[in-house]
Amino acid sequence: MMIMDWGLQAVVIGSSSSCSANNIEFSPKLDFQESDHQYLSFSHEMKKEFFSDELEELYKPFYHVDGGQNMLMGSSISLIPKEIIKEEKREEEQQQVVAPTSTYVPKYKKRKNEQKRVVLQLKADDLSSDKWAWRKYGQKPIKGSPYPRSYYRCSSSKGCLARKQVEQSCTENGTFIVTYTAEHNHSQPTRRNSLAGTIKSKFPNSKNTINSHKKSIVKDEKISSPHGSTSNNLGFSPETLMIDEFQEIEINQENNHEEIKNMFEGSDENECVSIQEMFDGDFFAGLEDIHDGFSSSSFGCNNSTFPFSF
DNA sequence: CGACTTTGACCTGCGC
DNA sequence: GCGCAGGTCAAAGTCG
Repeated sequence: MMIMDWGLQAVVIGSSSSCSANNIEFSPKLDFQESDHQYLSFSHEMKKEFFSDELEELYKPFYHVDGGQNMLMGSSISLIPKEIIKEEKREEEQQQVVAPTSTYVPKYKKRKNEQKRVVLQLKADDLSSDKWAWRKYGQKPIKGSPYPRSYYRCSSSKGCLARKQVEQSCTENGTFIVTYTAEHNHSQPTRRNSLAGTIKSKFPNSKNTINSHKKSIVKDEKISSPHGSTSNNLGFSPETLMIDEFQEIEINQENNHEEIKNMFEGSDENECVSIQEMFDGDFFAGLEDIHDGFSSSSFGCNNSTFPFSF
């Protein structure tokens, strides 16, 4: 069994750009849909302790009483800033509005914070590419963050709407926040991105460090691994996790099932975070080689070399 | 030559 | 209505 060693998760729907500044962390499923059979739910105890009623209301649409089939999917847990809560509530309200019958298609789509997205926080050592082919299409400095945010779109299929944003966490050195938006409308590519365009002579002073860095990363991206299992190979047993809005709990992969269970003792089986199926998608298919890919890469991530490509 | 990154300009949503 | 900030476009340049 492969053991993943990356940080935490949280499904974020309609998160704002302030995510990084507020330590929001991740949630690893691209194809999370309301039609999924298992949803988020929260225990009474944890609700009392960590969650406001407001948040509970917000997540109700995603709750599902499933008899206690729960899954812990990470090595640390995320938080949900209050701004996000507001955004989600707004989205919920908007979703209740009847869609216009007009056929007008705006050039720019709905603002991203109104879309479902998956936020993933990875340590530098854990950061690696997935198997999807991403093409960078923009980079913007983000207010409140010393690090820019890079924008990637799926380059495997022309019509694919999948997007990915990468930025370095300003609160935790060596931690990167990856946000996935929309879903892939195709199967995983068998080939990775090419190396073309990864090196530019525009930065004479940093060329060697940055570009060699990029090269090594992209090179590692090309390391292929078989399309393996797509779910739950993270080394954790099913579990229920709750977290304070502003509290982060680090759970190392060394934590065994019992330890984790003890942390959240008292949870109602019928109201647990049930995310096992949430992570059953293709998203994780590309993560199996994180360790292999990084153990062999020269990914000495630091602030001076960010942004980077992968 | 195709695929990619970079980067300034542009568009849109949102708060005041 | 205005200005800010985030997200996207597209031209230019790079690389295999």
